[in-house]
Amino acid sequence: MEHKQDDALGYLLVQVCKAHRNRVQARLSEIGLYAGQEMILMRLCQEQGVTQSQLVDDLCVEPPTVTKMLQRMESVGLVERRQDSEDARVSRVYLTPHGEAVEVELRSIWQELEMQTTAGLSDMEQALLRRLLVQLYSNLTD
Amino acid sequence: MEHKQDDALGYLLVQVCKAHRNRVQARLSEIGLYAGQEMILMRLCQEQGVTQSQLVDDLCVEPPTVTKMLQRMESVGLVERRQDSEDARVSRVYLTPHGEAVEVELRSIWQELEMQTTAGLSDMEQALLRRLLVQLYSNLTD
DNA sequence: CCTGATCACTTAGTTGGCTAAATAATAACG
DNA sequence: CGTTATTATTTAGCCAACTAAGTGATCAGG
Repeated sequence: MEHKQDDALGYLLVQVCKAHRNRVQARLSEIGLYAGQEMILMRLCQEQGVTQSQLVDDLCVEPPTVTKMLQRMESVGLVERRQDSEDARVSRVYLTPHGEAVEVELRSIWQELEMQTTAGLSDMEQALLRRLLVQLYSNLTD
Repeated sequence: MEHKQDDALGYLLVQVCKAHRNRVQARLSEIGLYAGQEMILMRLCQEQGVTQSQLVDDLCVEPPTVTKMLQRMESVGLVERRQDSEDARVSRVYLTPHGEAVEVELRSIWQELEMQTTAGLSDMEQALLRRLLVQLYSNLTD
């Protein structure tokens, strides 16, 4: 990647993200997932029966995005949606046995990606990078 | 944003990028652009008559992505494509007067976004962040 | 009660991004 | 010179993400 003095940080951020997403996509295709779906699986692994609204908040995406992703993931048997018994508006999401199996594979892939991403960075540098990224996130969401 | 001890850097990176993209998208819509198109306009401002292959390399995306983006941008009169006179395979891309006008507005918006993104970071921290992101990019593309 | 506001989600339609495969033109090689 | 390989771009089809608008269920006020 070329770097001019006036290269914006925003520009660099976009490029790093594209590269990261491409790597993630390549590895996820091995287990039949698409980029983005891993977030839902990991979230469901933490806690079953999450509502779609909670997924919207956690993934920082809009409701239609979650709706369509879940429809596709349900059609391939990764997750299951059941209506809440108390409030007919909310639908809760659960991992199927197949979804759980895929999540196990996902876990090791994600760990490998993490190691690849942070290669050559000391623990201190990683902590520093994390702190700076948190600052950026705060700047961009407040 | 919540932070558990074991939060992966990759996860944080994805969240920061989503937030950044959302901010960019919101501002670009003011001037009738979609997220991603700003990269093409800025590149064309540097140099007119760039080939699509060069855009593919510079933007780190695949050829079909550039093709479709240019088709849309051409249909709204932002850019113009002309066949190269020596090699009939290559098409060169130029800014239209309208595209140039939009680029001027884009420039100030982009600058504002940059300031917003890096708010609260010292020059040293910005340089450090840049260095760390370059390292990540290198890790993810080699 | 019942009517309007709010909330959870879905549908329709757009774009950016991808892969796989097709087209067309140039380059390379026997 | 003709045949093959390579290169530049496009087409078709998929998914993630968005906005705008719609449907249903719940909640709140009169």
